[in-house]
Amino acid sequence: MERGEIPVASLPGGFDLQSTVESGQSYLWNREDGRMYETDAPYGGSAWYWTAVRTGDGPAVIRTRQVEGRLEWESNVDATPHLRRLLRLGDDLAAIRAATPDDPLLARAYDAYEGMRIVRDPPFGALISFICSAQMRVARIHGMQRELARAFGDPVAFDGRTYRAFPTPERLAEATETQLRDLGLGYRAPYVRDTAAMVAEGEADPADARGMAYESAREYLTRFVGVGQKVADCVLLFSLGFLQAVPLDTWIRKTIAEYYPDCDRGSYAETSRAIRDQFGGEYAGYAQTYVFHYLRNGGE
DNA sequence: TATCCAAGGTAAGTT
DNA sequence: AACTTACCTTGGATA
Repeated sequence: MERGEIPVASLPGGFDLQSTVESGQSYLWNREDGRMYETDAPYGGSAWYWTAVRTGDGPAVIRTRQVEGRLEWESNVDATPHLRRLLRLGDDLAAIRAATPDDPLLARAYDAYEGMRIVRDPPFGALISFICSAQMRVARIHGMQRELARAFGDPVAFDGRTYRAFPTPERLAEATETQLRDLGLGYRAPYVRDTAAMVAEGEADPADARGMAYESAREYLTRFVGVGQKVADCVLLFSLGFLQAVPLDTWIRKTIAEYYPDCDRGSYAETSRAIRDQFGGEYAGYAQTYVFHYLRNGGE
């Protein structure tokens, strides 16, 4: 086993592991104590989390926890570059906040979760996660991804235990609708299966959206079954690095109605542009994510 | 204990 | 293009 640590206290804007991986951005991280997304779970501030990454030599497990200003990790590979990528440790959070409009709601949200960063999930896992997110609670979305990994994920031996990586498109494409429904996916089962088949057969790849202009990229992703504009925005923001994307979910729609009624332009595309401008454009997705997490946890 | 309801929406069918 | 409606499942709220 390899071990190491990354100093994070000195990163501009700081870092907070728990709010980063338990704020509804990623469903591909797990708490070792099994209490991911349980609102009554003890905070502690230093819970161990793990995820699996794909490397040239097959899947590897990365386990990490934050102890004060350090991110400690254990893995079967050198986890440092993976953690920097997955948790966007290179983002200048201070500059991002400085570039966001002076707005009382945004200020309260940023203050409440200082150090929260946008994640950079692997594209396929992000795509499937957010297909599953339709009409679903955060804790259950996470539970579904855990079930998918348990049923169809490749085993990864690490530290005397067997972990399961998130399934490959090929393995998931082999699943039957019934099998997926038995995992509790409901009507999302055929969406997941058909999208996995599209990726497995090379018909399309979510990663291909990376080089496109933002709105073209969003349009491209809607070709996957079960992906509309909202899910596409989530994949763009939480996986493909489009920090200007503002997914219009129920929470942000409520926020628009209450705080920014002028931004409601009827259609998704127009309302999206309006709230993106309201949130400062380039890093509007950061603002959205802070507001989402803040309001969902009872802030107002 | 039984019933109702909403949860980070999308696809398919109408106007 | 904009507007309806159906869709699985389940934990939590309400009666």
